[in-house]
Amino acid sequence: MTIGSKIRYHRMKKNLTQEELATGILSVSYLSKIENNQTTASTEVIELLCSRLGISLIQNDDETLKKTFSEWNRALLKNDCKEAIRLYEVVSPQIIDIDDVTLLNSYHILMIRYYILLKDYESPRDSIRAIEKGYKNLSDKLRFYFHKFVGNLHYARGSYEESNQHLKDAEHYFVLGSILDTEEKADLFYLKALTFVQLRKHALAIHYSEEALSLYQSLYHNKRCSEIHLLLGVCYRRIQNISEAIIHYEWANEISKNIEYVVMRGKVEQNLGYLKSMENRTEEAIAHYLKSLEFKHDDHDSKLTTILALVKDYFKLKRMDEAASWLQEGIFLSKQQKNTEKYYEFRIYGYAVEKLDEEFECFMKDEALPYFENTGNPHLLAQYSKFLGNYYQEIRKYKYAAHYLTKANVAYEKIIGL
DNA sequence: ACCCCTACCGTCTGCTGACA
DNA sequence: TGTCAGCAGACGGTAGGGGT
Repeated sequence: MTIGSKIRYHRMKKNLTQEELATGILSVSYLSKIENNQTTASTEVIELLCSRLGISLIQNDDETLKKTFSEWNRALLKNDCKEAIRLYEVVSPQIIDIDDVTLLNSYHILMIRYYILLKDYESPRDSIRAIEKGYKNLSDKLRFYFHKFVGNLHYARGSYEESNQHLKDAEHYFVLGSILDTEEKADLFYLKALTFVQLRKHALAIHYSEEALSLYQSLYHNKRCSEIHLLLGVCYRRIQNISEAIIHYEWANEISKNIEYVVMRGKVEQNLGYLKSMENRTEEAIAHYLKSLEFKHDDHDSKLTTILALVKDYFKLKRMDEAASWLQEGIFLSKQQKNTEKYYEFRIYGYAVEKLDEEFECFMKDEALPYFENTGNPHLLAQYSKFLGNYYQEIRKYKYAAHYLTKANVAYEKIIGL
């Protein structure tokens, strides 16, 4: 940005007319010439104008900014929140002085990822709109980053179909943009794997997980390797390949032990518990869940998942005292964390442990199931519609039973994409 | 009416080279 | 070395025109 344009920008920002800015320093006509870059004013005049506008004379160096963007991108790629915030604070004050469209687009694109890191999924809307307007002028490289981050955003919001579409475009522009960075490729494949897991496309999820894993192994990125092993474990478990699932859980466990990745150790134990529970080895499942809790002192949401699993398995074993005790803790914690979904699940098991009666029916019909339906969670809707259907079957109310079992069936069909 | 731009002309200032 | 003319560029003033 030339000094004339900079002066005009700041004058208009301060709502000053040329006359107001010029008075006592120079003539209006001469100011007009300066702003239109038709003349080069003396340093003294420029200093006086800048001082009245309260801005610095220092010109921005686009190359320096480009370098800072690159560092910022790296911090965002590595999920280094502290460094990303520090670099945002370096970059953002300079952004108003940028007139280079590519740099501005880079900034908007990086802002999408920055907001994702801050778990703010609403603010990127404006940046996305701004980029979409000038999409046809974006380079292939910038298109790659745009689609990757928007895919990432949709994933974080739980819109997996949209995420998949953008990640597909990102993969296309990754090739066209000739991007050589291995970590970028690994990150893209990992994101694709995560999305395919959510879409229950397990063959594709396994393919992209393995690609990402081999890239991260070459980068010695152990933390991510353990996360991918866990993901592969989940995929194999879902396609009933239990032995392969266990191999990957063990790898995830081994790596996380070595690098003291406590959160991952909790997740691995949780998944091993789930696996054992599936095989009806309930006692072993409980042992894994209890171990999982040892690693989850601070992660309350994850703790709720484990406590719920414990309640279910104690209930399965008819050990009602233990189930009730964990239930109490689960209800307290879910209320405290304002986790409505888990709260409803605990309430359902509360009735199951105490007594399934008319009050339970009302709670299911009027509160729990409509909530799962409204939040668009087909898994919980299917699971608990079946739960209610089975209950009606037990008490020989077959018409109601048929209604809720059909509801469960519809939800299951939605899950498997029929 | 107000703001801004532009063209044109005049003044001022600093630099350079010629000359006494 | 001092002086002076010539020149370029910075800057000011005015007028006219366009846009809102």
